[in-house]
Amino acid sequence: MYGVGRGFASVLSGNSTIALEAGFAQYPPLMSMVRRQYPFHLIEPKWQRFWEERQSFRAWNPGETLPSEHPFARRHGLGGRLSSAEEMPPKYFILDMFPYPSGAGLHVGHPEGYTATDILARYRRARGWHVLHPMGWDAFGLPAEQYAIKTGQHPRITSKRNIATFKRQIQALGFSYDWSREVDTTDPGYFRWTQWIFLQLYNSYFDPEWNKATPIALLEDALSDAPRRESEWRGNPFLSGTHKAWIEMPPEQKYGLRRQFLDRWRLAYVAEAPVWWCEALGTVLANEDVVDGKSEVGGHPVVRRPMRQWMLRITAYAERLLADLDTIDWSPSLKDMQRNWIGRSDGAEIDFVVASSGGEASDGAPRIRVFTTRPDTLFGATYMVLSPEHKLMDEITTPAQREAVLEYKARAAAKSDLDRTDLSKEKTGVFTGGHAFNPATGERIPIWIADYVLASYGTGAIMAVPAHDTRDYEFARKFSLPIVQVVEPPAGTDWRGYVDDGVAVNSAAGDLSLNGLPTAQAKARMTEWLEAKGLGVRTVNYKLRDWLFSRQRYWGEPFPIVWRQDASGNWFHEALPESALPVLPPELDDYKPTSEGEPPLARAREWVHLGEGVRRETNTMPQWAGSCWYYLRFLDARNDAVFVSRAAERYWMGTSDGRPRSVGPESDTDASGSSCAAADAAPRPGVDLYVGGTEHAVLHLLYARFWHKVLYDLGHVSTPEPFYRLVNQGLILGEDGQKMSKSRGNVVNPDAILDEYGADAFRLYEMFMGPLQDSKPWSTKGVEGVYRFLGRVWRLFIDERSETEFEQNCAAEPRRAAEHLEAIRLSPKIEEAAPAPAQLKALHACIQKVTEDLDGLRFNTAISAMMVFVNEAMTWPNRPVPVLRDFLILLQPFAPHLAEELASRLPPAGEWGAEGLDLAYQPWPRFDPALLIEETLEIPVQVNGKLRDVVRVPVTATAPEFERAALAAPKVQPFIEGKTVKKVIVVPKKLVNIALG
RNA sequence: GCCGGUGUGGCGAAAUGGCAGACGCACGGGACUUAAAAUCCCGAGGCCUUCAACAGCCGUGCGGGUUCGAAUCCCGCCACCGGCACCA
Repeated sequence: MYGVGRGFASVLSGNSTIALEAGFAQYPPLMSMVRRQYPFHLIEPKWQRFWEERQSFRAWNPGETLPSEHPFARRHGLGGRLSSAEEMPPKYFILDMFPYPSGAGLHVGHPEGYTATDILARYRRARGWHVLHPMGWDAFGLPAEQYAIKTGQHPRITSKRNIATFKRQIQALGFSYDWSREVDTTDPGYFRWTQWIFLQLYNSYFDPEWNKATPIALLEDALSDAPRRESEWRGNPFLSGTHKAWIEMPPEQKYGLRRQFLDRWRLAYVAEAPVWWCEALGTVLANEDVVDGKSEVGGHPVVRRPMRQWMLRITAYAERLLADLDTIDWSPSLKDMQRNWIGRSDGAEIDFVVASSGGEASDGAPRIRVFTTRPDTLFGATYMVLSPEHKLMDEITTPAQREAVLEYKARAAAKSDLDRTDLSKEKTGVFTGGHAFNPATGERIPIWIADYVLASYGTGAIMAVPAHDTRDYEFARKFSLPIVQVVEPPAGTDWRGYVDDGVAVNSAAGDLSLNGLPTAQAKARMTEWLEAKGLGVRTVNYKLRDWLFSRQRYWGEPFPIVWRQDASGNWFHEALPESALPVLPPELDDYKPTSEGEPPLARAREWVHLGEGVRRETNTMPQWAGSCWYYLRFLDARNDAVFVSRAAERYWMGTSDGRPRSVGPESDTDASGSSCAAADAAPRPGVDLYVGGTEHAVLHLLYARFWHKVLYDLGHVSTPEPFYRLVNQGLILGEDGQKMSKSRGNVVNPDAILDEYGADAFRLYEMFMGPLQDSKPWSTKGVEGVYRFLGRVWRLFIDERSETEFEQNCAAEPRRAAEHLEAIRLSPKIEEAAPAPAQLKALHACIQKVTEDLDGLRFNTAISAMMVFVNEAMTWPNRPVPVLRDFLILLQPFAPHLAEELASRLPPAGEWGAEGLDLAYQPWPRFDPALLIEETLEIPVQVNGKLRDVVRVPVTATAPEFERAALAAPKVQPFIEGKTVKKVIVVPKKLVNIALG
C-alpha cells in the first residue's frame, strides 16, 4: 500500500546500514532516508487488510442476522441471531460531510474531520454503542462536466476515477467506515431515490392551516365537484374554503384554472425567475454559486436574465426552520448564520392610497402596499419609493415624468445586481410625478422610484422615513426631500439619521397619538390602529427566498418530469410515475448547451421526444440535491424497494418504538462513578454527531433540513430534524499561516506525509494540532513530534535486540518482511505482575483524562495525557501487562494500527486476545478515582494574591490545619512579619491566600 | 456598517475564578558514536542582581472595574479571521 519507491524504503526500516548499499545505486541521496521509528509500513496495511476481511466495522440493521464470529456480535452476545432494534445496544450515528471527489485528490483538510469522527466512532464502539459510521461520494458536479466538455470524456469516467483515488487515500488512513454502506450520488441506484424525493415535493403543497407538507391529492380533491376525501379535509378551513370557491366558480373557467392553481401550490413549481446566467459555463447559477458578480467556479462573468426554472418552496418552511434551531445542539454562531439567512423581520404592511391626478383621494384609486418594521415612524414618512420593477409604476407615473421614469427603469434593468447593491454607491432615483396619502397624517407625499428598493423583498415598495432610516436619509438629502423627526433619541444624540429605539414625538393626528411612547409600544399602538381602520396588518417577512432548483447541465439528476401541450397549445408539466425511475441521463458526445441556449440534454433528441408531443424536461438538479438526503440512504444503502426502510430509519434515527430511549449502554452499570454521563448515553433524535466545514453552514444544512422536514411531514422519516449535534472543524492553513492554495504553493499532500510517517502519526498529528473547531497552521515538524511519540510507544513494548534482528533480516530478505515482523519479541521488562500503586495511578490518571477529553471533543489534550503516561512508563523498571493492555485500549481510537499490532503481541487473558474480539471492541477501561487520591498535597500559599511558597499537607487536613501550615511556611515569613493578617482564605485541597491589612 | 469568533513564550498550544505556559515543535547543553543520524538525560517566558545560586520585579492585545485572588467575570477600546451586507 505504501509501495512508492519503497522497494528500497521498506528495506530500510531500521537503523540498518547494510540496506544502504542496495539503495544507493538507484536512489538519490540520504536526506529523506531517515530511520523509521517503527515499521508502520508493514503494520498499517496488515491491519487494514484484517479489518476489511473481517468486516470489523460493519454495522447491522434491525432484522439482520449477525454472524457469530463478528466482533460486535461477540461483544454483545448477539451472534447467529436475528437482531431486533430492542436487543441491539443504543445506536450512535456519527457522520462526516461526504466529499466531492475532485481530481486533485484528498487534501489535509479532509482528514481532520474524518479523523475526529473516526476516533469518536472507535471510542463509542469500545464504550458499547452500536456505531454507524459511513462514507460516500457527492460526485455530481461542475468540474467533471467541464472536463468532459474539454476532453469529450464522459463525466462518469472522471468521477469513477476520482472516487477510486479518494477511496484509496481515505482507506489508507485506517478509518473504521462501514464500506458496505458506501453511496455515490451519481449511481442510478442512488439518484433514483433523489428523483423519488423530488416527486414527493412535486406531489405536495404546503398547507397553511396544518403548517406542513400535504399530498396535493387532497387539494385536487377539494378542487372537484364530487370530492371523495372530504372527511380528510373538512376540518381544514383552507381546504374547505378552496372547495367552496371551486363550487362557486363559473364552470367554463373551472378546468382551465384548476391545473394552474395546483401547479402554483406545489412545493416544486415552475416559475419565470430572474436568474444568474453564465455564458461561459452555459448554465444558470444559483445565488450561492455567484460570488462578487462572478461564477464561483471559474470566475466567469454572469448576467441577470429571466428564465423558466424549477423552484422549491423552502420559504414555506422559514418559520419552522427558524424555530426548530432551538431544538438542536449546534454552535451558537452556526445557528446565528442560519437565522440571519432566514432573516425573519416583524413589522406591518400598510396601504397608501394613490392620489388621483386632480389630487384627491377617491374610492377606486390604486393602493400601494409597503412593508415596514417601524410602523411607529409612519408620521415621519415624507415620501415613498417603489422598486423599478413595481407593477403600479405605469399607473402612477405622470406624463411629464414618463420619459425619465422609463429611462431610469431601463438603466436599472441593465445593471447587474452587483452594481445595484454595490456598497456605498450614491443613491439614484427619479420622481414619478405621482403622490399618495400618508394614512396617519393624511398628507400628500411624493412617490419616487429608486433601485435601492428591491422588488424581491417585502412588497417591492417602501414608505421612506428619512429621519430614522439611514438609506432614506441619504436619499432625502440628495434629492432635498423633507425630513421630519418622529423619534426622540437619548439625550446627546442627534435625531437626524437616528435608527434605534427611542420615544415617539410629533406623532399625533385625529384619534391617534403615539407621543411619549417608547418605540416598542408605539409600534404596537400604531399596528393596532392600522388594523382597526383596515389600513394595515401585522406581517412577518423573511429574507429567505425560494430555492432555484434547476441547472442547465449534463452531470446532474434529470427531473422525472415530462411536458405536454393542452388543447390550446400551452405546455404543462406532469410527473413521471415512480415506476419510471430512475430517469437516466442520455449518452451524449457533446456536453455543451445547444446554440439556442438549451441545456445539453436537449441534444439527445430521441431521449427528449417521447412521441405524441410529449417532451422530457431537459434541466437537471443542482449538486445540493444528492447531498440533501445522503445521511438517510446510509441507514439502508442497498434497499431497492424504498429509500430507507422504516425499521432502519427508526433505529438509527433514535426513535425505535416511536420513542427515544432514555438509558445508554453503560450508565446503569456505572459502578465506579467514572465520567460516563448518563445524560450523554441516551440516543439522540437524528444524527448524533455531524462534523464538517463551515462552508456549508447555511446552504447544505438549510436545504437538508428543509427536505427532511418535508419527508417528516409526509411520514417518511420519524424526526423533525436530521442532525441533532453538529460541529464545524476549523480550517487547516498552510505552514505559512495562509489558506492553503495551489497559487500560494503551500498545499500539503497527505500521501507524502503517509509515506514518511504513516497513517497513525498523520491521524495523531491532525488531532494534536489544537482544538478541532479552531483554524490552525500545518507543521510537518509537528508531525515528527507525534511520530516520535508513537516510536516511544513501540519501544515501550518491543525488545530492541529483536528489532535489530528484524531490521537485519529485512535487509537480507526484504520479501519476507512480514514474517520477520512476526518474529519481533516483546520487551523483557513486560511482565504479568501486579502493578505498583504508582503505575496504577499513572494509568488511571490517563484513563480519566482521555475519557473526559473524548467526551468533550478535546483530542489534543487527550493525546498529551497519553504522552505524559508513556514518558513516565518509559522510566519504570518493569511494565505490568494489565497496565499496558488498558493503555492500548485508550490508544486504539487514535493510532489503531499500532495499537492492534502491539495488542496482538500481549499474552491473552479472558476476552483479551480471544479469537473474534478485536482490540476495537475491547471494553473501554474505567478509571478508579480511589487510585488517584494523593496522601499529601502540595498547596500553594499566596500573600495578597501573590504566590510565595508551597506547603505539603496531608489530604485529610482540615481548614484550620491548612491555615496553620500556610502561616508557618518559611518563605511566607518575610512577607507577613510585622503586618496584620486581615483574613486567611482557605480553599481546601487547592490553595491558601493570606490577606494582609 | 451589522453579526459571530479569536488574541497567552521563538512557534502549535494548556490552564475557563485558585501555582500561567502542561504536552509538542524549534533551540541550547550533555551522554552514546570515529563522525553523523537516531535514541537517552538536562535546560529554557522576560527583566534585574549575581561567579553561581537564592531572592526580587514584570508578564496572557490595550485601558479600566469586580474579587482575598482574573488569561478566565464585567465595561470601554484595538487588531486579525469568518459570515452577512441598500432585506425597509
